[in-house]
Parts: sequence; structure tokens; C-alpha cells
Amino acid sequence: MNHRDRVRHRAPAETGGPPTRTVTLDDIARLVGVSRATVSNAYNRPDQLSTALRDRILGAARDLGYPGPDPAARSLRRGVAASVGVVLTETLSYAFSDSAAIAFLHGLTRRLEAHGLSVLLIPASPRRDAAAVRDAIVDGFVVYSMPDDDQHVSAIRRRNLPTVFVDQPRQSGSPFVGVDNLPAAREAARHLVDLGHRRLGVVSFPCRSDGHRGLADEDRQASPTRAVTRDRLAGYRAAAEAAGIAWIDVPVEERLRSDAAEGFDAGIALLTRPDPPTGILAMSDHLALGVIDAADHLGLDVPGDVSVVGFDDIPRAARWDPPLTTVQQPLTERGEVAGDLLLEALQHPGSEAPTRVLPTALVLRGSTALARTSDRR
Amino acid sequence: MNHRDRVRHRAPAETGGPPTRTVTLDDIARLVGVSRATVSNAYNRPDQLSTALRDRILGAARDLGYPGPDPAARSLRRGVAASVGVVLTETLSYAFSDSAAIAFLHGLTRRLEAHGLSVLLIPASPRRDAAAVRDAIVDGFVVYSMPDDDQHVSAIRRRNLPTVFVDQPRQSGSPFVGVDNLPAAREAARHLVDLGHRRLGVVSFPCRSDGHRGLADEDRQASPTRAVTRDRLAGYRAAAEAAGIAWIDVPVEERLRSDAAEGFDAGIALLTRPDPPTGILAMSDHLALGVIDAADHLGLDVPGDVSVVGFDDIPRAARWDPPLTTVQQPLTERGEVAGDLLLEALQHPGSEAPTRVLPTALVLRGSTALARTSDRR
DNA sequence: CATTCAGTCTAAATCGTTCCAGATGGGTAC
DNA sequence: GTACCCATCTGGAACGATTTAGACTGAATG
Repeated sequence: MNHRDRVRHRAPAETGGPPTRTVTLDDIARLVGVSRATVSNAYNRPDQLSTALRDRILGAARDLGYPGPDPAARSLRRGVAASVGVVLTETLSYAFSDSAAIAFLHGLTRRLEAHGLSVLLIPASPRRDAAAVRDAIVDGFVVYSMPDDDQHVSAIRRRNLPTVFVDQPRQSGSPFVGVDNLPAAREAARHLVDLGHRRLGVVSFPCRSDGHRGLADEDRQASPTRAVTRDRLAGYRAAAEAAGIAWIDVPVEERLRSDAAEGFDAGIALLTRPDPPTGILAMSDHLALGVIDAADHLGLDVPGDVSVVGFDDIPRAARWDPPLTTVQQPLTERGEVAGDLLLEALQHPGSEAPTRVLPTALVLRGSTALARTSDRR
Repeated sequence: MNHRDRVRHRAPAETGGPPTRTVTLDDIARLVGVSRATVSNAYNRPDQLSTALRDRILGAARDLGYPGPDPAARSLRRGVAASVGVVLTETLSYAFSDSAAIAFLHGLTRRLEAHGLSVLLIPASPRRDAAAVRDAIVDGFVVYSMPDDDQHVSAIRRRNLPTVFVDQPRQSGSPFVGVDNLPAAREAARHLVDLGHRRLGVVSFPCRSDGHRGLADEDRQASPTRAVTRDRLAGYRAAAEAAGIAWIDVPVEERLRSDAAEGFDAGIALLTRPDPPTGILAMSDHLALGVIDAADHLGLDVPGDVSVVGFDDIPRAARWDPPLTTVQQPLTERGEVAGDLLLEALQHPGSEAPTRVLPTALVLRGSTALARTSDRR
């Protein structure tokens, strides 16, 4: 705080004004004896001034310790941020423990960095207000699987910037990329039914963001706030009912996060029921792998005693013991497509908002098998 | 003069001036008939005006589709960005394929999001210029294992913002967090030597950013640009020479990235030499796992025919077949500490710059064993 | 000799806010 | 009636840059 007016010419901030920079364009201009415009040009348009003068300016800037043109001021004036905001389900750090989210970010950044765009990861946990979204200095947004009623999403809508929605209901006029969750989940469930399983169980994402952990009653199942949850649940149910299984008899264990620990917990809960399921549908591979661990822990064989189906096909799924039967979706590609769509929207603001639905495929591996004859009823 | 000024009062952009916002604070102020300051207060200091007026203002804003105060302008005026820039080795997308980087980001974001800070991931591949760094609207930086001579790093230095350096030489006055790579690597190599291995091989990170892939000659080994590479190499060497092994006889295979494919490639190269090593030191677990695959591919047994030691102790290492002997370092904690240090530096700009050296530990698992008696010389 | 021109450089307007230092005006205290 | 106060609201000066239009050279052109 002491040698600040080594450079500063105006009066020192007296009444605690806004935090001031130590050196500005103005200071350089004054020192060299040229106009601000020329200093600006020295940085941004080297062809607009003689090399001699430019060197003199840049030299003076170095001497004064000038940090270069202030990015905020530049962004304000130019109207461009050169960055893209990303908002993900749950907390920010959670994204780095979820393979699916990581793969998505991998694809997304691959596309965006090719255009020199930075990626702003915005904290958007349900408990925080939307200040971070309002203050995000970005040219556009990517919204990844957020609850429908989330305040961050509505704050983003209000920002009125190009926005790509991933795996959630598309908003009018905004590009969308995702998979068709309902039929994909239905196929997974039908697979179990076809193998003769009649007693099913589900490990689900949260239906609401109220921190509930345990069985989801009819009421909760009625309207999950995230589209992914809603659609997969509906898919499971459709296949079950098509096979004549009463949905009310299918326990749905709701868990807060998508990780193996939660999956384990849910697996224990399901498999220690009086009449335990012989086929379990998990909404993610992380959860499914936890369920397999739980079966293991209880001395049950997978797939001998219980079959397990996941969702996502993360790399680890194929290497697990037993290898996981799961619904494959193009995780990285989703990110790439999201990047492409956003770049397109940034370049042609008024254009049509495309919808890209990516394919899924049920991958049969070792975690599912025919139900025991005795269980088929 | 009709209602066309419902939104914009100035003339439509004629000569392609700066991109203008559709609606500004000014427009709301004019419409409601109050001053700009009052509209600003409606957003930022609700206690400074009557609820009635505030509602009227917010209502008008909604009617006009006002996106809220412009973040760039706000940031300029306030002097705060509410975000932190992160620069990582290699491309941005690469970070999402490297468990160590992911764990780091996990820890970092966990700390930063608790304070409502966003994280700006800045593309800093060696091939790009430092524009993204110069334009980054942030309050501080985190620099993660970058080459010493990197232009992005010098651009960050010039920005003169609080900066935390991770796993690379600390810059004067800046906080640092990392591990002591030299002794850690030395311990890893000594472990092999103690097991009787005399013919060693190394799989290394790049010594320079020139895209070289293959054996690193003496010259290249002399001064790797990244501290991590430098220190680990020196550690391996120290242990080898202490055991009387001539370093010139130890093949160092340099690879571009830290992943299993590169490790596999390097493993093949080492193990198909005329006099193949019986003990291999890899600078990361990703590389080490690739080496194990390579041995497998060649019909060699690990650890029977060749011992392998990794570095990092990523989650997968313990679950591999055979489980990997490796140098454990606190991956997530490094991120957390980096976050803490940066938060501290942001809150107390002038304060002492702390150095935090985290502990490492050699974890003995199944990928290393006694050298065959015939190999011990 | 007048004209054009390219190369440099400058002045002033602007980007969209926030915040400080009052102004206003009605109510309460004495 | 005067003094004081509190709650509201306003004016205008920042914040630190970019950009457009034009001024000033000296040289080249016709």
C-alpha cells in the first residue's frame, strides 16, 4: 500500500474508493508523452505505429511494471469475454469425482480450446444463490443436467446469452444435446425382464433437491426435478409394466450422489429386503458398481444371485469384476457436440437452434444373467 | 417519435461500432423515471430504497428483458472478478484425462466454491500465444506444473496478481505447494536397487516441449524444462549411482503425455532392448500401468520378470493386476492447499508467501519383487 | 505547383456500471 | 418555530480501456 503512488498521479484514494490499479494505460502515455490511443495500439495494433515508438512504449510499460491492458475494461469496451460458462449438477467439486461429467468436460474443452476460449466453471450448488451466474463474464453458457426449477438456470435464462442445454428439457430457442433417456432405460429394464427377472429394484438419482435418501414413494416418483431422473424412471417403469410387473412393488432407492459409496449403501438396502430383487437397475455405472460391491459384501453372486445393469458405460465398467452390463452413451462426444453447438450459436446469434440426440446402446456383459428358475415364478 | 425508444435510445449501430447491449441500467432508469444510481441500488442494496420503488424497477427490468447489471462493467468498477484462473500443463482437455490433474482440480474447486469463487480454465498449450492469460478476468492464478520457460507463465507473472505455484519452482514472493520430488523418486529407485535390480529403465515425462518421443540422450536429460521431470530424474539417478550403477547405461524413454498408451509404447521399447531392464521406473501411474500392459503383451510376468514402480498413487493403481508399487502423493490435498493458499493471498495481499511441502510415501504392492538371482550379477 | 497518399499519431466519445457526497422532504423532539 | 434526523433519491465522477474520425507529416505523383 505504500509505494503505490510511485506511479499514481491522481490523489491517493481517500475515502476508500474502488480498488485502483497501480499502473494504467494513462500512466504509460503520460510518461512516454503520447496519447492513450497510441499506447493501446502498441498492444493491439502494432502496425498502427512506428516500431521505434512501440518499443519505447513497451519498454516504459515494463519499467513501470504495467500488467498490460486491464481485461475487464477491455471486455467491457469490446463486448467480448472470450470465455464460456459451465454450470453442472451439484457442487463444482463433485463434477471432478464423476466420470461422466469429466468425460463431458473433456469433450467440451477439446472443442472450445481449439478456438482459444476459456471455460468458467461456475459454482451452482442448490444452496448458493445465483450471484456467481449473474457475475459470470462469459459469451455463452453450457448447462449440464440441472434440475428444472433451479434458480441458476433461470438466472442464466435471464442473462439472455447463447446457451446449450445438455441432458435436460430444451428451452425454447436454445440448442440441445443429449440422449433419449426413456427408451434407453426401457431397453435396460426389458433386458432384465427378458432374462426372467420378476423382482426388480432401482437405484435412482435424487428426485428432488431436498436431501432425501431412501425409498422414493409414489409421490416423489411422480415428478423428479431432473429430466434424466424422470425419463430413466419412466423407461424402467414402462418395461416393467409391459411385462406385467406392478410398479408399486418395485423399490426405488433414491441416493444423493452418483458414486460407489452411495451405490453400495443402496445395494445393501435393496438386497436385505424381505423379498430382495434379483435384478437391479442403477441410473449410473458408479452406482451400479457400488451395488455389485454390496452384493459381494452380502455373499451374493453377481450375476448368479442378482443381475445388475448400469448406465453410461464409463471406462471402468468394462474392467470390473464382473464386467458391467450397461447402457452406453457417448460421454465425450456429448461434450464435443455441446462445444460445437455453442460455437455455432456464438458465431451466428440469430440462427436456428439445433437439437442433437445422440445414440445409446445396451452393452451386454457379465453382470446380468438368466434368473434362477425358482425365481421366475 | 413513437415507442421505438422503448428499448434503445441511441441510433442503431451504423458503422459497426462496439457491440452494444440491448438494454442497460440507463434504459430502466429512464423508463421508471429515476436515476441510474437508484436502479443500481435496486439490485445491489435493497435497503437503500423503498420496497415499492424497488418492485417497480425490477418489474420494468423484467418487462424490458434487462439481463441485469453487466458483469464486465461491474467487475471493472468494483475491481473484483470473483474468479480464479487455472493454467495446467499441456492442453486443457488433457487435464480431464489425467487422474492426477483431476484430483488436483477436485481439491481446488472444493475450496474455492466454498467462497463462491468460479474457476476459469485457461487454454495454455505450448502452441498458443498467451492471449487467453492476458484476457483472463480473474483475481488470481493457480499454475500447475508448467515448464519453466513457458510464455503463459511469464504472462501470468506480468499480470502481477496473487498466484500459487504447484509442483514447479516457486517464484519469488508467490506461495507454493508441492512435494519433494527428488527424495521421493530416489526412494522409489532405491527400492528397486534393494531388490537386487541392476538393469534399470525409466519412462519419463517430456524433457522439452519439442515433441520428442524416444530415448533421451545425456543432453536432453541435462535440463528438463519442468521441475517435476528434472527432480524425479535426478532422484532416480542418485539412487542408481549410489548403488554403483552407471547412469549412462540406464535407458530413459521420453514420452509426450502421461497415459497408458504412451506407457505401453515406452514399455515395449524398453523391454525389447537387447539387454532389457528388470526394473522400470515410471514418472506416473498412468505410464506405469501402460508398462505393465506392455510386459503382459510380451509374455513377461510382472513382477516375476520385471518390476515396475509408478508415481502418484491414483485410485486405479491399487486395483490393478498386479497392484502397483508406487510413490503416493496427496493428490486431492494438493488442490485443497493450493486453494487455501490462494484464498489467503487474496485476502491479505501483502502477507508472507508460504511454502507448503506435502509428504510422500513409497507404497509397496505387487508390481515389484526380488530380481532373479541370475540377473543380480 | 497542387494533389494525393501512406504512415503516424491524437482527441474525444463510449462501453455500463458503482459509489460518494449531497439534496430533498417529512417527521419528531424540544 | 427551530433544530435535527432519518429514509430516499440524485448527480456526476470514476473504473480502464478501445475506437472512430481526423490532423499532421513528408514523399511521391501528375
